[in-house]
Order: sequence, then structure tokens, then C-alpha cells
Amino acid sequence: MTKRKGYHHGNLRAGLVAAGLELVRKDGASALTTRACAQWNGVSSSAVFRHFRDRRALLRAVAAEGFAMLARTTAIDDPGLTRQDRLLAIGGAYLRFAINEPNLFRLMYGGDALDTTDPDPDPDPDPDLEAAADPLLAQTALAAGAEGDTSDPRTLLAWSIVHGLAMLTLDNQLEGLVPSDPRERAERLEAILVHALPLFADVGRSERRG
Amino acid sequence: MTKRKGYHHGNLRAGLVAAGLELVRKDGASALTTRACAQWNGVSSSAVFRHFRDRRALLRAVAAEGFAMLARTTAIDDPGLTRQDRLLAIGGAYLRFAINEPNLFRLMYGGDALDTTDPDPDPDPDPDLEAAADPLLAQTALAAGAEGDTSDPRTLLAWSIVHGLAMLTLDNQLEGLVPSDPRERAERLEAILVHALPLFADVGRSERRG
DNA sequence: GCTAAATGTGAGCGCTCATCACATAAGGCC
DNA sequence: GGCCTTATGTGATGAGCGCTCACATTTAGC
Repeated sequence: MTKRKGYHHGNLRAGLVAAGLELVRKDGASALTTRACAQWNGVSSSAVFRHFRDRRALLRAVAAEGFAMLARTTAIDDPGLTRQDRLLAIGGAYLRFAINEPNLFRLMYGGDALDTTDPDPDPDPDPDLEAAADPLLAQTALAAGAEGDTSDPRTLLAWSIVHGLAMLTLDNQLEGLVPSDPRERAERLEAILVHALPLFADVGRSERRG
Repeated sequence: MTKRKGYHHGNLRAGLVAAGLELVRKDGASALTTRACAQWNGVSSSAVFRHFRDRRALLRAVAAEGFAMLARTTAIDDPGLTRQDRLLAIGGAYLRFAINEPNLFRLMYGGDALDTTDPDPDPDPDPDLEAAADPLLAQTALAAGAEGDTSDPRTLLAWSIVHGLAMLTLDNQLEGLVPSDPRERAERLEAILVHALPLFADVGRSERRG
């Protein structure tokens, strides 16, 4: 990726995001250094700031890329699946992504302070990042039996369960409680998801109050 | 806290943790600077390393302090409460802690890379931090109806739900989905917890196998 | 009261993010 | 083609960071 013809790079912005993505995946968000990203593209370290106001802006771009990857793996549209099986498939994909890309996942969800309680109120909220999690949420809202209502308790519970499991796993809080091998761990966590299915059952017969 | 009689501080280690706690609570983990903690105690910046091998070791000590605070607020022992009400009370306290101390909470759960995929395998796992979350987990394992089994799916689900809600809230992922006022937000999240209670109901009448 | 260990100091190394004036290339317009 | 504006990359630089070192000072044990 150190291809560089002349004085100008061609598409440095994309190159920086690609470099940042690699660095984050391999060694975590703290390894994403403006200098390292620049060097990866064979470019001076100050060139970074022509494309990103901040190191944090670059981190956000990488996070947005991560959300796109996540949305791709959780996009399940097998018509042969029941609604609950679809919910399980989404949750499983979410968990597997978190387990396979821990550093990236942590960055996406505020691993570093991306837009939180920081000095400046961040006048550039980065729409890419803002809308990045939307499709996943919408799909969850359907599969959870909330008829697409993203603020329905079932939607939020479904998301919270997989997200909570993912986060606790990544932060080694489930050390002795689940297997340590990634593959087995994913299986065990998916098995736990099954126990939550009753929350998302169709109401049917016992719908009393309307 | 800049009391200092002579050449020696008296209890610099505790002073550094106190300073670090304040800094983290106010401005997040990235504001915890060895230099700032030293200055807060009226001490040279290199003195810090007499008590902590690392900046990360200091962060871990602050995190352990946070776990102690969390355990204190979630220690519910009202005998007049049903098991499920106890579960709700624990979950609510957990959520309120996360909302009231977002920066500290994020630090506790791997906000910075505390012991994760870092260069050195961290030969000093800090037992304080390691066992810090245990009492809370044990209590949850009881209140969730798992008879104290911390690896029971119900225990892990209960924890995941509150932890997931807490994390998503802190990372502003529930922006348009829950109120923004902290007080209202806590109430809304607790209301969501109620919807999860069926998972933790007593089996009673329909316990067929066993 | 002397010595050894613990604790604090100040200088300083190498790294970081970020900014500056300046150099170079690309593109619109005639 | 030639000209000017704008976009993009450079090198030097400043300030702050974690961390280490030789050295100063205090405390504690015998």
C-alpha cells in the first residue's frame, strides 16, 4: 500500500482509513497514531491533518468502517427462517464479529473517547458514524417482534443482551464462566441467547389487555 | 489535598488514586495523567513511579476503587423484597451508577486498554481489580433465580441486559430512543428491565423434568 | 547512632498531536 | 498553450506525555 507515484498520493484519505483500520485491528485504538498512518502511506505526518481535523476524526472514520463491516455480517435475509431464528442469527453474527474483531468492536463503541465528554462539543458530528448503526437496529426491531419499532422494549432488550454479552466477553469479565477458545466461546454465548428467546415470543393466545 | 508537611508525603499511593479518581470522574480516563496526579499531591512527576509501575497500573487502581463504589450501591439486602424485586433493585442501581459516573464506569469496563491485547502480558494482574466484580456477580446469581450459579444462563443474561443497556446509553447509541435527561433516562431504562422479568420467573407449576 | 531501605527530585529521552509557513501539483479558464 | 486558484504534501517546531536515571532526603531496623 506504499504505492505512490508523485508528490500527490491520489486518495490519501482512504489510505489513511485503511492504515488506521489495520492498526486498530492488530493492536487496538491506541496503536492508531497519526504518524504511523502517514508512514504507512509513505507521506509526511502533517499530511494527515489535510484530511482529518483530528486524530479522533480519523478514529471515527475507522469506526464507521467497522460499523459497515458489522452491518454486512448481520444482514440476514434468509426467507426460510422464522422470525426468532432470524433474531438468533443476527445476535450470533453480532457476537462473532465482536469476538473476531475485539479491538475494532471496542473502538466502535466508545473504546476511546470518540465523541463523549470531551473538551470541545465536536461541531462536526460525522454523519457517517451517526447513521452507521441504524440498519442493524432497524433489522433487530423487526426480528425482535416489535414490528420495526426501534424504541420498543423488546428491541432494546434484544440489542442490550447481545451487546452486553459481547462487551463483558471482550473485557474478560466472563473469565471463568465461558470457554476461552474463541470458537467455543461463540457457541456458548449463542446458546445463552436461546434462553432469552421467550422474551420475543409471539403473544398470540394470552393477549389480554389491549 | 495538597497538604504536605515535609519531604515525604505520608501516603502518596492513596493520594494518587484519589487524584486519579477525581480526574477520571471529571474528564475521563484520558485526563488521568501521571503528571497531573503528581501535581495534585504537590509532588514531582517521577514520584508516581515509586508506587505504580505504570500509568495503567494507576488506572487499574482507580478502576478497582470504582468497582468498590459500584458494589456498595448495588448491595441490596432488604428482606421485604421478593427475589425479582431484588433483581430489579440491583439492576436499577447498576444503571444509575453508570449514568451518574459515566467516565468511571467506562474505565472500569475496559474504557482504556487496562489489561487487554497489549504488548506485555501484564505479569501483575492486580488481584484487587480481578476480584472486584465478584460480589456483585454472586448477588446477581442469587437474585436471577440461578441459586447462586454464576455461570447459569439466567445469571449471565441478567448481567448482560443491565450492562448492555448501560453501555449503549453511555455511548449515546440510544440517542433518540430514550430520554436525554439523566433522571428520566434512568427511569425509562428501569422500566425496560421490567419487561425482562419473565426470564427470571420461578418455574413452579410447569416444572416437568427433574 | 549508624546503616539500609524507602521515598522524592530534576534533568532528560523519545514519543505523541497539532500548527505553521512554505513547496508542489492539479484543474478551471482564456 | 499559459495563468491563476485551489488542493495537497513538507519540514521545522512547540508543547505535553510516559517513563528512566543518578542523586538527595527521610524513615526505620538493628
